[in-house]
Amino acid sequence: MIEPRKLRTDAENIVEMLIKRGYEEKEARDLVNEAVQWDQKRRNLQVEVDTIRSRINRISSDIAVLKRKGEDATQLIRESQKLGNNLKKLEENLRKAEEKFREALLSIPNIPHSSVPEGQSSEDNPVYRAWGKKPEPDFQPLQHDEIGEKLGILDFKRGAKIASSGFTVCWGAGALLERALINFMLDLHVKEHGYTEVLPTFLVNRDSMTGTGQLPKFGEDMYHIPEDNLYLIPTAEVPVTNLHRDEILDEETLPRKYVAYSPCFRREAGSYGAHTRGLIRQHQFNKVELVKFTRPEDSYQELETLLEDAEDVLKRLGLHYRVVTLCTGDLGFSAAKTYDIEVYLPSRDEYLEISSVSNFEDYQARRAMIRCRAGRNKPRYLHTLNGSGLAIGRTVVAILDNYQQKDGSVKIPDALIPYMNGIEVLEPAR
RNA sequence: GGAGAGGUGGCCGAGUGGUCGAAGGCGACCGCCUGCUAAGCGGUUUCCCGCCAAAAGCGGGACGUGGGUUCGAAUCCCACCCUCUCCGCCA
Repeated sequence: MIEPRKLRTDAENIVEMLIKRGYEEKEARDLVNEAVQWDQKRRNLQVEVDTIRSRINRISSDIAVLKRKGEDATQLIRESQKLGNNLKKLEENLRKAEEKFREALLSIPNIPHSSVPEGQSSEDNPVYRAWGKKPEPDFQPLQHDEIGEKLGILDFKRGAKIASSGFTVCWGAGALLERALINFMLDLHVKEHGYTEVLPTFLVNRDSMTGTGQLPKFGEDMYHIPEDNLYLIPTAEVPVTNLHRDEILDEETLPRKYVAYSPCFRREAGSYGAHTRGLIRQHQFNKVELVKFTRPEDSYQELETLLEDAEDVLKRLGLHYRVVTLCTGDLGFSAAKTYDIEVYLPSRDEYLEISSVSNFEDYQARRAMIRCRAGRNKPRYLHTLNGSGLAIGRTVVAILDNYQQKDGSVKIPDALIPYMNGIEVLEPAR
């Protein structure tokens, strides 16, 4: 949610921002005008309602005085009743205007940071930096799903049988590999990067989904349990960011850095295609997520270190990757700035997104009412950031793709060996 | 799931229709006092919205949430949510 005051004073800049994000000029203008108008209306109504209320309050206390003295108050009571009649209608209008205003405000995306490059689509995302070199195997590597099936560690057929397509079962060393990656990443972020481990709930309520921005706009992407009105989380970002919903944190305790493992559930309605084979786009996958709560003035510095913390995982796994800065046209709805980390897949000679690291500034904090305070100063909205550190399924994809050998076996990266119960190589099943 | 109790400020806790945003206490903060610490004394201490460029100031709202009754609701009524205790069930 953007700052309401910016709407009043900076409407033209917001329209320009929307255009940079890829909105048609008319669409952008309408969106902003809608919000501005409801804001005006709501403020006018507020003044009216407050004035009447103020009168009624005064009369009420006069009535109290009369009654205590045992005198007659019918005159005042009648007057107050008359005022109250108008009030109901006005209050109803005010409530409506506020709702419309909020709706309009929620449909305006975050303002990109000044350092975000302009562009139309992912084609225009500049490479921020890269690490490692493209491996050059002397054979044609297989794609991860083929290797996974040959090794007997990934079972797509049975995933579909017991659940539905888009679900996968891991067997034996494959299951162990997922677990090893989760533990490796959690340990790294806790012991070396100073994050506090959180094991959140995997179901959350409506307020939480609204707080981080999944609702109301993206409801159809989530699994919902109507009997209890709970949602399966699409990412640990939701429960972890909402930990501090409606709280005011002492600035002394910032930044707060949390790391959480969770499975992630996404309906992925209508997103099947060439790049979704195997583990790449699943209805359920594991992820280790990093979340930060920071003071406003620190958030961009914290974004850089958050990015570095995520990159460190790939470095230790010895996987070549690059970091791209999302351009204005590709930036997510609530983000002010996002870096994607893309890991290299030799089998396709392509880069695959494995982490997305974002600064939301106060956009989520406003929705979720997460604030901070220095000493006795007034509370202010803090900044939230998050990033995958990393997506486990896609890390398995990258390992199978990069570490496979000519004979069909797959080496385990050195950093993972301590977590693999003595397994150093995945051998094909017989 | 059944029965009962209860949800009030950072915390504890009073308050059952009329200056109650809320007594009292604890904590915190600021002064004073004091070799230091503790104690003591005095004061301060919720948040949201609006008017205003902003501050000050003023007005409105919030006692789990949403409705209702009333001139007036923390207090009465209804629904929902949550917590606790006991029973049942169970990893």
